[in-house]
Amino acid sequence: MLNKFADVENCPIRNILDRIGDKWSMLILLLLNEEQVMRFNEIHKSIDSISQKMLSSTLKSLEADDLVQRKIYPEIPPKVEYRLTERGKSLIPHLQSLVNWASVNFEDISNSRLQYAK
Amino acid sequence: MLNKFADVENCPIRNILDRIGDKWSMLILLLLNEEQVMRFNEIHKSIDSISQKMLSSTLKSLEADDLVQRKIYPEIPPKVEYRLTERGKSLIPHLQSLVNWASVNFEDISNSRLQYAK
DNA sequence: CCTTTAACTTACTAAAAGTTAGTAAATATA
DNA sequence: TATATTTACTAACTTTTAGTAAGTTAAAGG
Repeated sequence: MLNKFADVENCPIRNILDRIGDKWSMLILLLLNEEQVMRFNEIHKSIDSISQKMLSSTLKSLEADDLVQRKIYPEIPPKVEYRLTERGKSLIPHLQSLVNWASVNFEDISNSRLQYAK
Repeated sequence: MLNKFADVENCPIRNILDRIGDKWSMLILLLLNEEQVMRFNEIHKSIDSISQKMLSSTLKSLEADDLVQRKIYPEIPPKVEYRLTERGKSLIPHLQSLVNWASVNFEDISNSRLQYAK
């Protein structure tokens, strides 16, 4: 009955969650929401634990989903600006609702984990 | 500035998202929300693409976070019931808000991906 | 005493994700 | 002349995650 939810190809939830739920996408979306416009290296400095490769490939997949817009200036050295699209902005409140839940419950969940480990 | 968000240990969002965002947790939480109480094999039948191993380990981690409660009946053959805890229930609306966004935007995002691939 | 059943667990394999280091390209500056 | 700048891409490698298949447990029924 819920089998279709487990089918990555055709399930909206799985499909979107595979994107949002990866290691960096949500972080980048929230960061772009705060900063409005950022260049590659600015993002890299803000999230210094991300590698160039992962930042580059995450931005690319966010661009493919039209959640992030990429604006290239034909200069050398390269200049590329990233910002949220309207679709990207429409996702933000849902992410923030999750973030909020996470913040509120973080300590209790940490305690539960410690308790469980015993 | 947002570096702390990238630190898995201490960041509430990363910490929770690492759990929710895995391959099966969200699906199981939503399923349990619909069905209220389920046994191991019932969940397994509902999500037939999950392996026993993944179901078992996902349920265990949801239990560790006290999102799911596990009730063991000391019988042979074994009987174990799973249901959402209050904390688990409190997460559901946030997940559903994401699910809803995903459903609404699924087709457009699929189209964007196709467009981008060209 | 052998099979059945539910809920796992373990050992192994495969696939996905992430890391690190190196490369490119035009110009401005030391 | 050499070097830094900026945004990537690529290749080689390591780590993490997921999946498969077989084994475990323990009581009851035939």
